[in-house]
Amino acid sequence: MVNIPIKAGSEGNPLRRSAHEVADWCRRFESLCRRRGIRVTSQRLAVYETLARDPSHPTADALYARLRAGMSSLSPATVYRILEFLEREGLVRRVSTTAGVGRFDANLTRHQHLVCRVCGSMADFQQELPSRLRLPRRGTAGFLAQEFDVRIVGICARCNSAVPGPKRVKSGHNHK
Amino acid sequence: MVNIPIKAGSEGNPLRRSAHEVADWCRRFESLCRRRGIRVTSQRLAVYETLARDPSHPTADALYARLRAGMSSLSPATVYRILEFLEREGLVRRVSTTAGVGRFDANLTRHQHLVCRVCGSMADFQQELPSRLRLPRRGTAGFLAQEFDVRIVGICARCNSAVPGPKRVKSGHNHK
DNA sequence: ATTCCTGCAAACAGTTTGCACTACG
DNA sequence: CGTAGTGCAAACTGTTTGCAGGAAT
Repeated sequence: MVNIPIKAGSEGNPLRRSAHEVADWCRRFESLCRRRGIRVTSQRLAVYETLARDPSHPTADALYARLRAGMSSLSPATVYRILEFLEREGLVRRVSTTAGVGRFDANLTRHQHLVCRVCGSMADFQQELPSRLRLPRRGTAGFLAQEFDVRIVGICARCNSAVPGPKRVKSGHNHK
Repeated sequence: MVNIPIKAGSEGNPLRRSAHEVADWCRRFESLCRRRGIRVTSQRLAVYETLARDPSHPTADALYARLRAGMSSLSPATVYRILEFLEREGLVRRVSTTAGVGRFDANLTRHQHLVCRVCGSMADFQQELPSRLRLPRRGTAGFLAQEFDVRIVGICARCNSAVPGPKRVKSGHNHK
């Protein structure tokens, strides 16, 4: 069990990003597309906005399902293509998982993830991290470090309180 | 760019785990199976040993390909089933990736990963990490942290030196 | 001898691709 | 109007599952 000092995470409702922040990001997204000469289509705006709104790190499929409600003609291929495009343009991040599904994040600020090993949910949190990284010579010579990706794996509040009996979970489950 | 003090990583050839260590792990694996009343089959031994030998965090498919050379009747389904079983028994770890393929690791000691964003290679390294972790109340209340999973993403020595021109890569590529 | 495990083949999920049509700029 | 982007369907990869035969205890 690990335990390092961590400062308070991002504020507000973890289920929905603030409308103000989302609007901001969308504006930035649109202007960046125009600046780069990239066509601004309704599909791109919709995919980006839906992802920006949702801090749960949804899968492409989940986004597609939500989007389809408003755009019945939307195809899954388009969603995948747009997400790949957004990632290539650096507007969206593909987050790391152990499951075989891609999950996405529109939050580009430096942050880490809290991952529940029971239900698979992921929440953002902010952590004090040293600003520079030195690698050992041995075995890693020449490796150029660019990004620091941290996941804290454990059990979320909901799953922990859902465990039957008086005792709380202390170690791993049989989870998929 | 991040930069924290890191101590020297695991010694020796990063392409092959020491025979002594592998033999040790295999012995431990077999005795643990017997203790738990789990059948020791040639397939299980072979899958475990092949993974233990290989510190490159291979995919199930890569393991299957290697194993098939010696066991022509082996089926991919068996490899997947055995890996799932090994993971459930806590003898193997599924490592986190952003690609949609499962990669495995028989090294259970606390360590982190160096991930090359160009070629996708993963190398182990040892890092000084604080031994305990305190979470912020805000937004993460009730989360029970169990594991600390760190990936350093960047460009490995081989890919960095393969870049044409006098300048070395400083930021992301167009990589798949 | 019994039960667990494996091989085979088929099913499946997530994702990518080719091609004709649409619409942004 | 030209080209980049979309929709559709089919292909594809990685993984899981059902079932009958085989091997470990």
